[in-house]
Amino acid sequence: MNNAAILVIDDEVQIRRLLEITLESNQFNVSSADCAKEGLRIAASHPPDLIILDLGLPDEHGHSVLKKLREWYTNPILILSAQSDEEDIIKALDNGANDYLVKPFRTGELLARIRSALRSTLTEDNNPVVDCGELQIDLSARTIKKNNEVIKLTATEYKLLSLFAQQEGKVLTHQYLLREVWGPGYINQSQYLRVFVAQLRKKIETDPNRPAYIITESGVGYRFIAKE
Amino acid sequence: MNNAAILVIDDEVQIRRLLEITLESNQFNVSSADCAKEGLRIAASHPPDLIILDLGLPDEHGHSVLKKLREWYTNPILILSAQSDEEDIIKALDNGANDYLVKPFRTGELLARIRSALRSTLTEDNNPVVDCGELQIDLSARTIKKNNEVIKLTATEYKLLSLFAQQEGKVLTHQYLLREVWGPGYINQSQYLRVFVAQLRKKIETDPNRPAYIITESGVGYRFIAKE
DNA sequence: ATTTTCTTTATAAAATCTTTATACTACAAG
DNA sequence: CTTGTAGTATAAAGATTTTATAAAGAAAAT
Repeated sequence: MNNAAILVIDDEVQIRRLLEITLESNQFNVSSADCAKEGLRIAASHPPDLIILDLGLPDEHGHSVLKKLREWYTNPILILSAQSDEEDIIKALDNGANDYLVKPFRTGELLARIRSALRSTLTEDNNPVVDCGELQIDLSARTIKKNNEVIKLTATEYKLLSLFAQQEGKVLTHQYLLREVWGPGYINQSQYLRVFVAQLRKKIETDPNRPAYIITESGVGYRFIAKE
Repeated sequence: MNNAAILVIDDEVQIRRLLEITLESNQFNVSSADCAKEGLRIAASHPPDLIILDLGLPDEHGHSVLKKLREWYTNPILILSAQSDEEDIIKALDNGANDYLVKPFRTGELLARIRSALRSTLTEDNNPVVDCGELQIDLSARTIKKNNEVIKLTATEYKLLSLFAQQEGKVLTHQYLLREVWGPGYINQSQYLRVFVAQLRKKIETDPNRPAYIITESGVGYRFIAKE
């Protein structure tokens, strides 16, 4: 969820420092600018997930910077300002700011407001997918696809295959596989393994007679190979 | 952009009056509630575009109301509170509030913050509708349609289906579903799940004997598939 | 008071796992 | 070259577990 990129545009070096330290210690990726020109440049070249903008910049008025940003920038913009006039606040919010904090601000509240603003944009969908060419194993969705078609596996078959996939290339011994899938009391039931490996091959191999994914290591175990 | 529906949940009659007058004179469509129970009821029966929630309600704590709302309500929630403690503010924002204003507030600022909050939802047509061909699940309106006909679901059936729809494609385990729908004390009552899945299938599947939406993953759970 | 919804029970059906039987492969010894 | 042996592959029958569904009783809502 984190590691979001935040751009701080503020001319006061103390505030920049404070924000850099606070944000970085909260796993944000911080860049900063001390004037409007530099801020707009950085925003354009590396669009951040959120911008913290001070209204009192030396080279250009904050409201103007905000308008320029909003011509193309759609992620949240949080205003930080010494001004607490209602007029300023209304103007900033109506110009496209998502939030407005008056200096001096409380860092805890700032962080919470940042999280709140980021929540809407950062929809987390990072699936740990093991990709072996035509075979795709999505561990979070618990699904196997071959050539984009979902293959139905039983609970045991899935356990076995996900073990193989997570240790691609390694030889996994009979003992190890039996212990992991069936439990410590089953390490002598090699026949289980043979039955289930055969079933898996029937489902995932293109030619089950000449297995390409699950390779037999006679006398030792099996090895899973991810083709490219 | 306007005529947006706003629900005010506040026990102080003066504040409610003030808000009603202010908001209505700004072309908002206002409804109001003086306690948590009433507020939750109105929100569920006529989901507004934005909710203004007072944290200091007589019958239930505001943080709890906020959490309950966020279980299904996705539009902006703006907190109004006499509390200005940083702790309260952080808690509310992290529980899903979009903004937090301390009483007494300035009406101009409030209106600007409302406009800002509504901007994101109203512009990008943010109706969270899960569309699966003939089946349409509108999470904000809490309605299910099949071939444009509304299907009546009980509260439990709806909870279950919305969980499925929100995580389309993923295998959801028995444990997870039981915990989310019935609560942590029910994770062994797999039979509940079977009964309700059968009921859901009877209502949404074209051929309940050959389910196309809710797929059984024997020994693990169920999976919802959105056909196109 | 009546209807709706939820919980519980019972039983049939389906899916999965375990076991058995038999055939296959590779390799070494006679 | 044949034969034996250890390890492996696979199909299929039987046992077990899991699931589907109806329906009755309890609880809640209207």
